[in-house]
Parts: sequence; C-alpha cells; structure tokens
Amino acid sequence: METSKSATGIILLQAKLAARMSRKISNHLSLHGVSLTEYLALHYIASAGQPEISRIFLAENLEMSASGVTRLLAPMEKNNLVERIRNPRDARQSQVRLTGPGKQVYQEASVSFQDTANDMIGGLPDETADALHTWFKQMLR
Amino acid sequence: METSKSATGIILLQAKLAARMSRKISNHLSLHGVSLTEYLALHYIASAGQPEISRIFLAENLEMSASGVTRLLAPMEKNNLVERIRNPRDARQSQVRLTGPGKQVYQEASVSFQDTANDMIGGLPDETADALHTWFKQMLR
DNA sequence: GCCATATACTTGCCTGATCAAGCAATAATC
DNA sequence: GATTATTGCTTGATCAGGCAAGTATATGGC
Repeated sequence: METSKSATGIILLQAKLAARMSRKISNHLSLHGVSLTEYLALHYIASAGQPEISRIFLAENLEMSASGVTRLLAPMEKNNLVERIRNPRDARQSQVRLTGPGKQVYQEASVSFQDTANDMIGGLPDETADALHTWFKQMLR
Repeated sequence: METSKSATGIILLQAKLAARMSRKISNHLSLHGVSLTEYLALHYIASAGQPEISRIFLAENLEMSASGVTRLLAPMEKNNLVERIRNPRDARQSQVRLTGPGKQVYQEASVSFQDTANDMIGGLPDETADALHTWFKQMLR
C-alpha cells in the first residue's frame, strides 16, 4: 500500500520529467537541425556495434512503430544524414547506415546533448547517477 | 567526464523508459475511455487541494502549452468529465472542476493506473523507490 | 482617464506519430 | 509444388500537441 502509493507518484513525476527534458533537449538540438527523435535515431545507428542496422531494430530501440521509422527516416535520407542499404539476401528488408554528414551532425549534436544532459542532471553525485542508470536499465528489462 | 558520459546515458534511458511507460499505461487507461494526458489532467485537478484550478496552472502541471490545454479539455467538457467555471473577478480567466462522472472515472482509472505502476516499478525495494521519488522531485525544481 | 503592456485564453496551420490496411518477399506446411 | 502464414515495410487517415497570431480583459504609469 505504501509501495502502491509511491509507485504511482514515481510514474507521475517521471512523466512530467520526461516532458520537460524532451522539450529542453529539443530546443538545444534544433540548433543542429535535428529533432530529438532524429538525434536518437542517429545515436542508435552510431552505437550499434556495426555500421548498418535494420529498420526494425531501430524501431525497437526508439520504442516506435515501423511506420514511424519509415516516416522518420524519409527526410533524413533526403537530407543525406542516413542511407539505405538493401539486403541482397532478403529483398523485404533494408538496413540504415550513417553517411559522412550524418556522422558529423551526430557528433556535433552530441556535444549539445551532453551539455544539456549535464546541465539537467550533472548535479547529482556520481553514485546516485550510477544507481539511477542501473535502475533505469533494470526497468527496461 | 565520467559524469558527462553517465548523464547522457541516463537521459537516453529515461527517454526510452518514458516512451515505454506511456504506451503501457495508455493501453490500460483506454479501458476507461481516457488517454494518459486526460488522466493526468483529471489527476492534477483532483489533487490540487481546491475544487477548481485555473487552466494555466493545469498547463504548467501537464508541461503543456495553453493551446494544448484548450484542445485537451474541449472533448472532456463535452463528455462531462470536467466543467468550466468562469471567474467573476477576472473575465479572462476560467477554472476547471471535476464533475461527478469525472470524479468517478478518475477513481476507477486510478485503480488501473496504480496496478500498472506497481507492475512496472513495484519490484523496487521501498528505500530505492523513495530515493527515486526524491530525485525526480529534485530534478523538477 | 488614457495608452501601453501583460494575461488568459482560442484558433489556424503544421509537424510528428499512431493505427489499420495493403503489398511484396520469404518461410513453413502439407 | 501449391497454399498459407509471417515478415518488413509503406501508405492513408487521423489525432495530439506546438507555435504564432488574434481577441478580450486587466493592470500600471503618466
């Protein structure tokens, strides 16, 4: 019952925090010409461990629908941030890869992103931040 | 530098978590005919400490623009979840109040909300949950 | 009292994302 | 080998929410 009460409290606060963070970060990222979602896409592609990733895998990382990814990537391809590689083994599937400009925008935007992130939560003591990180990961299992 | 790295990591995870939570909760709330934002609106009105609150105050709580609130409340008024009270002291302003049905929907939906919240984060030890709660509040300063 | 500024919305237009349906390619079943 | 199911998208319709501009009221400075 105590647990119940604080669980909803946490979710409530988390929702509010998420909204505020996303607004703040979006503002900063707009200087680089990318939206938050676009930045996240660049990030997940850049840090996948391999140069190409499937669109479906990207959708999962972004917690987004397949159609959302289609619509997200279309203008990014047009702006040459990202390119599509057709899979010769499976014609249904295609992969996404960062282009040169894409990598550069990602790196530049990452600086803003980090600054903003630090600005928001950099004040937390290191252990606390580590604990937060761990719990978020756990909740995402 | 360590801090920097984990700050972005935390934001990244937080964004992902927020997306997942909002999807999950929305699903559960849809059984009661309200969206997550609508539920949050009901919640902030219900727990304001006074029966009426101003639309602007609601907007701040929801981390939403004034126009967003206008559009959010319109159908809720139509569905008789919420009613508008014009302020006689200031004709620009109006207040929102829960109707009887609004209160009932809020209470019913709160049960689902709590269940879902517990399902997601109820597994955390109490102290941990308390700490999370505290930090979220702190970040929202 | 009068003008300028501020407040509390509301409306039009636009973007971002969803869902449902569709389509093409592959895999599984008989 | 033909039929059926599944996968990986794409497209159309729709919806939520933001921003900019507009309107109505209120307040402050002179």
